[in-house]
Amino acid sequence: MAKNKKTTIQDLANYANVSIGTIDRVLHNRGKVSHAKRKKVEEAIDKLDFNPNLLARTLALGREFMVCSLFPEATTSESYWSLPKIGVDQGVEGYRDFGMELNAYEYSLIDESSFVKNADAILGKNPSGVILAPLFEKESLEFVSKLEERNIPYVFIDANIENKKNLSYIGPDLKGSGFIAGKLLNSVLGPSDDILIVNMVKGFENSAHTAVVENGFREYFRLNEPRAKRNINSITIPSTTEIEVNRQLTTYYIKNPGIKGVFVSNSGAHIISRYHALHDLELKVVGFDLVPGNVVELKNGNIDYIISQRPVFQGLTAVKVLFDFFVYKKLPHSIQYVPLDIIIKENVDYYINFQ
Amino acid sequence: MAKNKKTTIQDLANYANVSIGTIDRVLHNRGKVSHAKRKKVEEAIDKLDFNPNLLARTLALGREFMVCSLFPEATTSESYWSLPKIGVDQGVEGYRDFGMELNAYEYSLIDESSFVKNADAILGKNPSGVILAPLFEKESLEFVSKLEERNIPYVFIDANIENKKNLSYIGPDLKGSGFIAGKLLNSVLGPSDDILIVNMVKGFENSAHTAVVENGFREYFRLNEPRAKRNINSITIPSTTEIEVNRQLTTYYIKNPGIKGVFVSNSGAHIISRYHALHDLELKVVGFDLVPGNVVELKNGNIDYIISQRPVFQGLTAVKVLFDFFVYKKLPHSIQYVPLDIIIKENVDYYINFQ
DNA sequence: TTTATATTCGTGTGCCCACACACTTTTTTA
DNA sequence: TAAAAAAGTGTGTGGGCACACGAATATAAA
Repeated sequence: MAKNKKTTIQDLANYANVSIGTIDRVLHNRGKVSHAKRKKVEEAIDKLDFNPNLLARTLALGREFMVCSLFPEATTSESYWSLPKIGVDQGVEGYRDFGMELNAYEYSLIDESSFVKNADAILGKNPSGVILAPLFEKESLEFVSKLEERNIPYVFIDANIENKKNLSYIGPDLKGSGFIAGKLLNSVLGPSDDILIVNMVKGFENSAHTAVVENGFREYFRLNEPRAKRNINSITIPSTTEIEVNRQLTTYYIKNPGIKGVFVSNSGAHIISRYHALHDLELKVVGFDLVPGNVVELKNGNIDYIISQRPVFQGLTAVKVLFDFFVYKKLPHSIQYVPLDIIIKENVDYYINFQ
Repeated sequence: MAKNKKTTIQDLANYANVSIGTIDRVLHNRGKVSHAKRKKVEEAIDKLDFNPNLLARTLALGREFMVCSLFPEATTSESYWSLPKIGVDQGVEGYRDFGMELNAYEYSLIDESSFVKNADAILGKNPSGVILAPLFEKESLEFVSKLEERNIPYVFIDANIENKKNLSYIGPDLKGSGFIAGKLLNSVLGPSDDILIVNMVKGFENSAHTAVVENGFREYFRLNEPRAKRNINSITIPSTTEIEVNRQLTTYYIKNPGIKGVFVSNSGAHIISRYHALHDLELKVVGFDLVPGNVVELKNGNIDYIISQRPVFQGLTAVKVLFDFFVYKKLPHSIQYVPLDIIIKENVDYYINFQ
């Protein structure tokens, strides 16, 4: 199929003995066309395997798609949120000549009002579509209901809110990611080694997410080691600063010397593992995300496994989903779980050098 | 950057007070242009941040890129080689309106002459570019030297031949893949469990490749377990039929009861693991590639780890490399190692459902 | 000065599609 | 049966770029 040099509407017109105007009417259900000619044109479309040239169409229509992104701010290039951004930038760049344009907005994780302010700014821009990381659930719900009112399509990225009319969710299966973390940590521990789950929370983001991850983690052990006598504890540290984290860890480890493995439910594993190295503790560590700090610690051997959720790819995919919707009216799967890559010291370089 | 609605050559012409013809001359170093006007145009290009519209250019040029692929034949949709093909098809489909066309050729792994025949057919087509899986080294060398004579760019996929003038190699780091396999198998074995490396060879393809993989595998143990007292043996089975493989395995296992882990250096791990299940052997298995058979066995728990080398992505990337070279004259990295994904029962579904 | 040769620059057309517009033919209404 | 309305169809232009061509000017040779 599609072997013969692609057919144009002119070819169709010749075949059906009509003008390209009539072809256009049939193709776009515009104006009236006599039954006989319509039949003939449809036959031509079928016989000649016509596929409109997207380039010419784009040029002719001169449409523009403005998409806005709303993500947590990437304080440094080291932080996780710079990665989805890279993906979005790359994606939009690839569709630039197709009329796609990006306006990126950021909100602070320690300030809900910054979310609202930026969401309002986006509404003011009246974009064609929105890519949103809905880490503040309540504010996000308000935002998307306004988007729905205005018929602006939106996709969730990295975090999901269920039962909304988003085009798609592109991101990890949170529960699955915890489950896999459980499997990996278990594989490097003895059967009675105690485990600590560390939930570091930067701001006021929805804590339900970490709870789901933790559930997945615990479920692994429930299903696979039901009679294990180990303890699995968890602490929540409302900070990501090294000083504060270290203080709480010290307190905890002194009281709980049986801990042999740590699962860090966000991208801050390197903070924990640096602490271990500093104090000569031989604990196993599993965490998330290939941020630079984690890469270093993985290579050092202070982190055993990192689970990565293809952040760059998430951004790319979100843009593609919007584009396909704009141009082809294609409805994506409503949930697109990204692969959860298992990264170890030995394969980390392949991941870094690629994207 | 690139914020203001994109500039066109007409904008340049207005700014520089010349006709678009002159703009064209400057842009493409055609014809002569007075020094003053050239300067002015260059200034315009810079000031207005001009980037030619790829769509319009493609339409105007009406160029066509015919690329040919030459891969081992995918006997069934189950076999590994159907995957890179899918990637190539997807990639070409995406560039269809840009004038890209594909002619896919296949050769038999048990018949070098089929390679030569298809290679000749490709040369007869005089393609713009070639994507080649050079599993027959000698024949491939002859083929690419002819391509070089004719100035036809080519990329290697999945397997590499070094020091050739290929645009790029897109595929796994073979040694690294063996190394990682070593790490994974070691992680599920006791320190004195013996290991068997199974090299199944379908036809006459270059056996140097499996040797490199095996080297990587052994190197892991050399570096990380230098004083281990385990045996690491390897056998080569010149067949992939279940009957023959089973026969040789039986012979081997009866004589070597200490074997506790098996590393299969190609995509046939499921054949081995089915044998284990059949005979109630609790051996650990590590293999390559997410072919359907391996997926089933991974989920059954008969295979412990699969290392996947993103075959679909390899195909996609190869097409993209050629396209970027044709259109932007962009030279890719000469070696692009794909990420080596570690697949376990718990994350396999995310990989299958995505591509 | 005339003729030949370079140099410099603009116009027009095509690529493929969408769409506004104008035109012709048929049907309906008075 | 003429006039008005509706139905059916073709033409032309625009969108951004490449390129063939021709026009205009300048310079050199005869």
